[in-house]
Order: sequence, then structure tokens, then C-alpha cells
Amino acid sequence: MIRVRFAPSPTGNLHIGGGRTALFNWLYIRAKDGKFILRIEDTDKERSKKEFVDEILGSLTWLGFKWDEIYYQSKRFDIYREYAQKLLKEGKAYTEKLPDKPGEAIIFKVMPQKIKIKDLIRGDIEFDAENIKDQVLMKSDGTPTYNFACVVDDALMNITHVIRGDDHISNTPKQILLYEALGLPLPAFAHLPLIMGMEGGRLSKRTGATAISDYRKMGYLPEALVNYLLLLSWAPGEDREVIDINEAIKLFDITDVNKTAATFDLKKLDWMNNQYLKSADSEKLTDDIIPMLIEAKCIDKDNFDRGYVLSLVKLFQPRLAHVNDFVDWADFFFLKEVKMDPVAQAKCLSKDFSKEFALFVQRLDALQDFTVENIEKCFRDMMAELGLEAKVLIHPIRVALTGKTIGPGLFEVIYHLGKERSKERLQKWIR
RNA sequence: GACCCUAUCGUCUAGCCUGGUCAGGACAAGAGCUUUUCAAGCUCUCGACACGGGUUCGAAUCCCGUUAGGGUCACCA
Repeated sequence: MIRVRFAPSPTGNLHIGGGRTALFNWLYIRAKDGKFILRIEDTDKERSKKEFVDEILGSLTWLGFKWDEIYYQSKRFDIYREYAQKLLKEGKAYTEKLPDKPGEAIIFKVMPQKIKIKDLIRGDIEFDAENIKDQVLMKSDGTPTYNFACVVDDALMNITHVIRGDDHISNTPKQILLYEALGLPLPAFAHLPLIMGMEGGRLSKRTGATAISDYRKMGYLPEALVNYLLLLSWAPGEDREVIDINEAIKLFDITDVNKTAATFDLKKLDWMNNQYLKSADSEKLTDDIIPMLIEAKCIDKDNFDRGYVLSLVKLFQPRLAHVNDFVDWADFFFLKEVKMDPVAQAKCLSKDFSKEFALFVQRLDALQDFTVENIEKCFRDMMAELGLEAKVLIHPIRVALTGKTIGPGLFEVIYHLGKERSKERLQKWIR
């Protein structure tokens, strides 16, 4: 039975790098029917916060990574203490009392030797123990150090594959020494390359949003984020980019992961998000969008027409880059007063179109069967009679109706806006 | 500084293991088509094997070095 673990520390949000590590762990066991263990590394009482635990669990759930078991290191201090005592008794560790510390620390003796990591992604990596200092196992306050708790837990939780970030490579020889001293079986290791920011160095807050939950707020679909993350350091082959997660599960193998650090590119994520948005389930998308509309005061929480929202979601779906773009682009369908973009007004409504608008209002009013096709025909017939090109009036009408120069096709807009509201909005510009 | 990792278009990558296809695709950028604006779509353009040595008839591919980037060196995780 293959068992992997994702072991975040609740001292901050789940960030992009952590999300990708979780993804690769989760992906790895899916096809092999293994177990995904979540271990909250909350040994640092000062910095660990319950709110971060909730945030991390929420983000993992949102991404779709279900865990089979969950453990908290803060509840396992007795276990670590027991194993440290064992090493002490066997003479593999010693105690040390520092004048400025409360109690005695237990420290592991590092003996001179060569240590070899067999990494599934990088191959063999060799270290000389000469470069490794004696390691603190238990701090003088009675809490375990990271490397020690990690080894004890990975062994006791029967973790078969430790898949984690590159930044842990130099911890690995220290941990291998501990496995050997404890007489515990070694797991397989796979070190994932790090994700870098656009300006070089680790992805950090300076280079953009880092928390998975931020991307949720920014209107990215979890499927799109996961697909994008998947393409960082791994490729499904055959030049494929958009790939269903279930297919990725079949194709993925940890040994195929690249060794090179990848740069996080928001532009490509946007493209990916649009790919998913275009084919997303409109009903689900509507459910996501309704709270946003309520918050933007576009609709009333207790009194709105879901069917109407749904029809508009379908209209805007192909052009959305982010879920919440909808609120910005479709607000005129909900607000009583059009939010006029001054630039759009100057560009398209600086001339007086009173005569043309009045005529169009008249024609719309007379239109019997108010369908998109009929609206278009009505408009084009009128323009033909006036001897004008369609675009001469299309843009001014659009701006008068929507306050924007961008949006779906004008006749769709008029149709969804309805006859009365369209007439009203045009009339405002008739002097 | 010491130790470790890495090196293909601006970015993500295919190709590398098992040397021999104009080094392929995607994002971005630029141009065009379509058109009713924006987005999408379609077509085209731009654009890379870090450098230097080997090995070989032949190197992106194998070996060595240099350089560059990154990571780690806590009683943080």
C-alpha cells in the first residue's frame, strides 16, 4: 500500500507551492489506490494558528484533494519524547543545558560517514556527514524539532513516498541518519522543483498573490489552477495543455517530473482559466456568481430571478477570464442607473444621435416578436433606410445601454435588457 | 562562505536515458482574417539548445570545466 503525506505548517496560508506539492502527492496515489495523509505540523505553539489550519483545509478541499487521514503533531509530543529517550539510552544522543534555556535539550550525535539519497526525480545525491552538525531532537522547552518529528511521524505513519519541495533536500541526509539510528525503514524520496516568481527567486508576496485562497477570490476555477500547476514541471505529452484531472491521474508518474524550477506565469493561468470558464457548467457558475452579485448590490439576496442570471452567465461565459469579471461586465443588466464610463461616452456619445435614437426607439416599440433575430433585422432595416453603416450606430447605442464599449453582441444585449429598459436608456440621450 | 540542486524561445515545456528528423507545441508579443465593440476562433511572424573543452563520422542529447540562477546551513517548519 502506497502512502504519501502532505505536511503543512499552520503558520500561514496554503500557498501556490504548497498547493502544487499537495497536488503531486495526491495525484501520485490516485491511480495506485494509495492513501493521502495530511499532517499538520503545528509544533511551534507561538506561530501556529487555528485559523491557518482552517484556511489550509479549506484550500485543499477547494482544490479537490481529499485526504484519507489527518494528524496533528501537537497531539503527539509523548511519542517524540519516547523516541528521543530511546536514542539517549542507546548513547546515540546526549543532553545539553544552555544557561538561557528552561530545560535540557536532547541532541543527536552525527557520526562521520557518507549519506546517499536515492531521489525518484533527481537520482542519487551524496552528502558528507562532516558538513552536518549534531542535530537537536527535543528542544529545551520539551517540543520536538522539525526534522525529528518528521522522521518519527513518517515512519510511524508508514509513509512509503516522501514527495516534497526541493528546499528539503538538505534536510534529507539529516533525516536519513535519524531513520538509521532509530532502526526505522526508509521511505522513497522525491524532491519537487520550486516555483519561482516572475522576478526570480521564490514566489513571494512581492511578486503577486501567493495564497491559494487569493486565487479563489480573484475568480480562478480550481480545475484551471490545478491544471496550470500540473503543467509546472510536468507535461502530459503529445503537446497537450488542457487536460482533465482524471486523465492526468492515468498519465502521471512522479519519475517524469522535471528537475528545473518553474516560473509562475499569471498570463498563462488566465488563459487556462478562460479555457475552463468557456466550457464550465453554467448552473454551477451561476451559483458562484450569485453571491458576488449580492455583494456588489446588483441583486437583492431574497428577491432575484435566478433564470435571468443564468441566461446572462451563458451570454458572458465565453469571454470571461475570471469568474468575477462577470460582475464588472454585466452590472448594467442589474443596476437601475447605468455606470457610464466617461471615456466610452466621450468616444461614442459626444455627437448628437437624438434623431436616430428616437427612430430606433419607435421601431423597437413597434416590434411584435422581441427576439434577437428580429431586433437585429429591425435595426439593419432601419440602417438601410437611413443609408448608414451598421457600426455608425451600434457603438453609440451600446454605450447608451451599457455604459461600456465592451460586451456581448448588441442585439443579445438589447434582448436580455428587454424592450422597456432599452427604450428608457436610449431616451435619456434624446434631446 | 560551505554544502547541494539546476541549465532548450521572454515564460511553461517536447526532444536527452537508447547521439543522426529545418529543435516541436502552448502562453505572451506582433501582423492579418472575421466582425458590431471586447473576448473567443482561424492564419501567419518573431523567438531557444548558457559558454568552453573533449568523446564521436556526427552532440541539445554522453563526459569534464566555467558561468549563471536557485536552495539549505536555527533549540523555525
